[in-house]
Amino acid sequence: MGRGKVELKRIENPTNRQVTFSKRRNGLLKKAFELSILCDAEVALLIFSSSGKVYQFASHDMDRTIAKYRREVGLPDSSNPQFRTMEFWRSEIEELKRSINILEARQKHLHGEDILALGMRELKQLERQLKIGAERVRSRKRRIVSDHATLLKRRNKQLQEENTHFLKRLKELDDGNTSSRIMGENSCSMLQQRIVEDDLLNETGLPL
Amino acid sequence: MGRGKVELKRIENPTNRQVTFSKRRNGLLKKAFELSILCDAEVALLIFSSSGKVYQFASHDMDRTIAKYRREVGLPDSSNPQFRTMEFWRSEIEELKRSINILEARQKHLHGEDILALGMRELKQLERQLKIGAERVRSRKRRIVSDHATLLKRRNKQLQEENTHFLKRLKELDDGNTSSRIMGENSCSMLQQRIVEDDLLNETGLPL
DNA sequence: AGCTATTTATAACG
DNA sequence: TCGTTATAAATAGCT
Repeated sequence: MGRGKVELKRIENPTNRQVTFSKRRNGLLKKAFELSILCDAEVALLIFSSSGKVYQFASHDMDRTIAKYRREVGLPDSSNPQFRTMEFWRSEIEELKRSINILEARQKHLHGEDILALGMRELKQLERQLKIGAERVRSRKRRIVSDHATLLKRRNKQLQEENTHFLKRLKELDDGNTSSRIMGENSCSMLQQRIVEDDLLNETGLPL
Repeated sequence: MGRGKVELKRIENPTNRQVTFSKRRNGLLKKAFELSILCDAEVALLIFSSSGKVYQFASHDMDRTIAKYRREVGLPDSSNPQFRTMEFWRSEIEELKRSINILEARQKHLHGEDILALGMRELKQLERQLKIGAERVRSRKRRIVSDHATLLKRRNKQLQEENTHFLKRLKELDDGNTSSRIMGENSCSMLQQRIVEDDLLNETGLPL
C-alpha cells in the first residue's frame, strides 16, 4: 500500500527505514489496539527499534499477559531460560547448604562435640589435627611475645643511649653555663622515633 | 476498510466477532512480521482470544524479547513475582556464601593456619578452644579404651567360668566313664554368647 | 472459506 | 518530523 510495492526485505536506506519504522510501528500498535477492542482479545505487543528503544502495547497488563503466556506455553518448556535459571539456582543452593553442613560437622568435631559416632582411627586423626593447630597457635604466640621482647629491648637500649646523651649534654651545659639551645636536631628525631615505637607496642596487644 | 466503516467497540455478534478476530489477528501477525523484517526491529506479539487460545509472533525469541523488556522497563517494578524470587535467591546465595567463608576461616584458624592477623587475645581464645577440643577427644578415646577393657575383663571372667565349668564336666566324665552327651544345653548357650561378644569387640575398633 | 466494494495504511515525495 | 497523494493492502459484509 503506497505508491509502489515493497519487497519483503530489510530497507537498506537508513532514513527510509527509520521513517517506515515510525509509520508501520504506529499502524501496528493501532491495529493491536483495535483487535483487542473489537474482538475482546488480550493483546500484548513489544517492539524494539534497532537502536534499542522500546515501544509497547498491552490491552490488559503487560506482566499479566506475559505471565499468562508462561502458564500457557512457557511452563512445559523446560528449556526456557527462566526455568533453567531456577533449576540452576536450586542446585547451587543445595550444594552450598551441603558444604555448610560438612563444615559445621567438622567444626563441631574440632570443638570435641558430636564425636560419639567417630571410630578410634578418626579420633586419633582428630587429636593429631588439634595438636598441630594448638602447636601452631602456641608458636605464633611465642613469636609475638619474642618480637615484643625484642622491641622492648631495643627501646631500652635506645632509652639508655638517650640517657647517656642527655647526661653528656647536661654535663656540657653545666660546664659551659650556656642557657639556650638545650636540644639539637639529633635528639629531636630520637624523640619522634620513640613515639612511633610506642604505638607499635600498643598495636601488638598487651594481654600476654 | 471494507464495505462499511466499523465503530471502535466490541462486536456483539459472536459469529461476526470470531470471523473478524480471525481475519484481523492474521493481519496483525503479518504486519508484525513485516515490521521486523523491513525495519530490522525486534518484535514480540501475544494474542489471547476471548476463549483463551493463544497466538504469538516473535521475530527473535519470545523469552529473549520478554527478558529484554524486563531489563528495560520491568526492573523498576520490584513487585513482580519473578523479580522478587530472583532477588530472594540472590540474597540467599550471598548469605550462604558468607556463612561458608566464615566457617572456612574459622576452620583454618583451628588448624593453626592464617593466624598471622590474629591478636594475642584471639590466639589465647583459640588455643583454649583447641585444648578443650583435644581434651574431649582424649576423654572419648579413654572412654572407648576403658569400655573395651571392661568388655575384655568380662569376657575373661566368663572364659574363666567356662573353664571351671568344663573342668568340672571333664572330671565328672572321667569319673562316670560316660561317652555320649558330652555337652549340655547350658554350655551350648555359653558358646553362643561368647561369639556375640567377639563381634562386639571387633566393632569397637582395634587400633588403640 | 472466497469474493469484492470499500476503507485504511503507507511509500514516495515535498 | 509532518502533510499530501497515489496506490497497495486489509478487511466488512456477503455468499
